Amino acid sequence: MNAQPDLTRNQSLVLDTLSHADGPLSAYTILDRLRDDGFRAPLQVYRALDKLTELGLVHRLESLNAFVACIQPHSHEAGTVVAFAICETCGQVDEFSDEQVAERLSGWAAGHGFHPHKTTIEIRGTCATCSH
Amino acid sequence: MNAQPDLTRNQSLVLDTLSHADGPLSAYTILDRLRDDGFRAPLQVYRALDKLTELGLVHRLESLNAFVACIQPHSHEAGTVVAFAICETCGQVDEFSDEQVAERLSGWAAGHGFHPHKTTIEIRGTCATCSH
DNA sequence: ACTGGATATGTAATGATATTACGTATCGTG
DNA sequence: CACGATACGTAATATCATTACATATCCAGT
Repeated sequence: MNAQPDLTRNQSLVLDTLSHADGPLSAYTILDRLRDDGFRAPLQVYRALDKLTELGLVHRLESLNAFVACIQPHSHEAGTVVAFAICETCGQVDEFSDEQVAERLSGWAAGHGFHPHKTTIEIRGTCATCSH
Repeated sequence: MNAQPDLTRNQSLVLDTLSHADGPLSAYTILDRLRDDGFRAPLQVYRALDKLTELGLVHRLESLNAFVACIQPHSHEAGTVVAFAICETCGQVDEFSDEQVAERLSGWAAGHGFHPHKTTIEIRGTCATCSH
């Protein structure tokens, strides 16, 4: 289902775990879920996550110290800014991107001689469902 | 200099430490700098930071697990969105806010029934000085 | 095929960040 | 001055991430 031709076994296992989860997972949670597949140490998870992040298949949520599978592998073109709405009640995460936000931020950067490498946008709050 | 009338001793010490630092500090770095003032445990720092953050005097940088003094105590009105440009070379942090970015994000939220609680925007990159 | 470099892996130990639990002190207000 | 709210002190523990070192695998160039 999530078979990515050029991923290693470890990377595939981690990506599958994230893809089948219904919310963000911490590295150690991923580790626990992969014990039966031979995972024994955090580094195995972190290394896979590093690669998957680099490939744009996984995002790290900085405010949660957790990881999610990218909804759609829109390769991490420089300048692509993704935002996340994180529900603090149910843990659901909604990924979206907004062209105008990206432009305003890169406009600020250009105006200040700042060269962006990676941009994080995370909105913590309560989702529609949890607000009933 | 940073005398805030209604702050406790611990809170003042932590705020002063952050104000006089030339970049973000981790909680444990703050702890080390306050050993001589009687600080002995992380919790003393974290409690002060919690309060200062609540008062809008300090910001937490999620992508760094570190804290900075707010450039200008613009009390944390709901809806106030602050962004940070973080230089990965020298560690300098630039705080700014952009009305249009705030509007676009709250527009997305409104359109999805999402109720924002706190918004994080952090741009990691290289500052003008470090790009020489 | 053989070699050498780049990449991926296995494992243990350690470092860095943050919270829980529990008890005490201080402050303001009725 | 009794009470609740808030702040503080300390220890233990939980959670997240990296360093160090040894081994294995893949693949291009000869």
